Amino acid sequence: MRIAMLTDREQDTYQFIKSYYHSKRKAPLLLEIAEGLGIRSKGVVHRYVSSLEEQGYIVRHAKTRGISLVDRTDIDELPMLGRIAAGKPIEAIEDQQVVNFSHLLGGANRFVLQVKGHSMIDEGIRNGDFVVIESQTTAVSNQIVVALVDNENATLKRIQFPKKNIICLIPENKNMQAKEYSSDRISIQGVLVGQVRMYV
Amino acid sequence: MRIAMLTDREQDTYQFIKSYYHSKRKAPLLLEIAEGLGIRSKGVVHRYVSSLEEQGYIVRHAKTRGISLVDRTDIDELPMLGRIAAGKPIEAIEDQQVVNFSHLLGGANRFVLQVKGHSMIDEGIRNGDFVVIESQTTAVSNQIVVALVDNENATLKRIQFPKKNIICLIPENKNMQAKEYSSDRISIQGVLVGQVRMYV
DNA sequence: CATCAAAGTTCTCTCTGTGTTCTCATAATG
DNA sequence: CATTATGAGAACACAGAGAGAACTTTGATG
Repeated sequence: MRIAMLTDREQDTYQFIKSYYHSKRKAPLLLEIAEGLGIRSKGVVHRYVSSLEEQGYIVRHAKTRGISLVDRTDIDELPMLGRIAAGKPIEAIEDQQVVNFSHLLGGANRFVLQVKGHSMIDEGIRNGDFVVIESQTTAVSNQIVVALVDNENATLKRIQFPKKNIICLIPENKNMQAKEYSSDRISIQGVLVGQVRMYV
Repeated sequence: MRIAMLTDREQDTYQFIKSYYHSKRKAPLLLEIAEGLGIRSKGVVHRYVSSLEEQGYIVRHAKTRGISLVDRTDIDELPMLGRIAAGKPIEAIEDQQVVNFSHLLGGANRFVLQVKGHSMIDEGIRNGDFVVIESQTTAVSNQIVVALVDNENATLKRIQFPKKNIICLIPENKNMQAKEYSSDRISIQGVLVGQVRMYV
C-alpha cells in the first residue's frame, strides 16, 4: 500500500488540471492532459487521474470532462489580467496570474451583510452591496465596523475614539453627520474586510 | 453538492442563447441556434435545449421563442448571513439566508481586472478595486464594459449607442467627460458582472 | 374561425470521440 | 531480482454529437 503522496507525474497531472480549469473554466479531456504533459497514451493519463481520485484530490462524475477539483481554494479564483496589453484582444494575453477570493469569503469568523442605505456611499459602498465582516468585538481607529447602538440599531460606519469612553461613528456621506456616543452604548460586531457587488 | 455538468455543445448552446438575448432582447428560435452553432438538425438543438432545462439553466413555455434564462444565483452554497436583527448580537441570529458569490467566479469566460484610476468613482468603483468581467464582444446600452479604443487603450466605461455607428463611452465621474467614437474604433472586450474590494 | 406555414417535439439511425481496461516495455532503485 | 514509476498502445463500451423524417402545436392570415 502506498502512503498518500503524489508521484512526480501525478503532481504534473494535478497542476495541469488546475491551470486548465482556471483558464478554460472546465475540466480537460484525458487527451488534452496527455498532450499537455507530452504523453502519447491516454491510458497512462487515466492511471494518474484515477490515482488522484483515490487520494481525494479530484472527483469524477461524468464520462467526458468529468473531473472536478475538490479543494475550494482551487476553485474560487479567476485568471487575473493585470493590465491589457496594447492592441491585443484579452484572450491573447498570456499572463497567468490568479486572483483568489476564497480567503476573503472563506475566513473562519466571517459573514456577509447586505447594505441597506447610503451612509457609506463616499466610501464606494452602495445600497445593495454585500460587505464581508470579520467577527470581532474590538477595532482600531478609522476602521469601518458594524456597530450596534444601544443594542438596537446595527450600522456600518467608520469608527474613531476621540476621547476616553467616547466613540465616534462617521458615515461616509457628505450629507450625513458623524455622531458621538459614550462607549457603553456601542458594541462592535465586526470589522469590514471586503465588499462585493454583483451586476447580474 | 449538486454538480451541474454541461457537455461542450450544451455550453455552446447556453452561451449562444445568452448572447442572443443580450443583443436581440428576445429568445432565439431553435433554427437560429442551429445556424449559430453550425448544426443542420433542429432536433439536435432541441435535445440540447431540453437538457439545459432539465439542469435548470433555462425554462420553456411551449411557444415559439419560449426560452427564458434562469437566474442561477442560488445553485451553489456559501455560508452567509442575511441581515442584522435589531437588538441582537450577530452570533445569535438564526435567520441564515445564503448569499452566493460563486456564480460570480464560476461563470465561464470570466476574468478579473484591477482598476486603475478614478473614472468610475461615481459608480462606486474605486482605484484598486477588482472587477469581474464576462468576456464577450457585444453589449447593450448602459452596460459597463471593458472597451479597447483604437486597439490601444483599454478602459472601463459605461457604453451607449446614440446613433448608428457611433459609440459613446461614459466615465462615471462628474469631473470627466463622455466621449463619442465611430464604432470601428471601439472593440468591446467584456461586460462588468461584479466588483470586489478587499480591505485587508 | 378555418387554414396552413412555421416552429417545436419526438423518433430512429449513424458515426466519432472519450473513457476504461488491458498487456507489454523500459528505466531506476534498493 | 522484485518493486515502482513511467510510458505505449490495443481493444472495447458507450456517451456525445449530428442528420433527418415524421408528427404536433402555434400563431398569422384571409
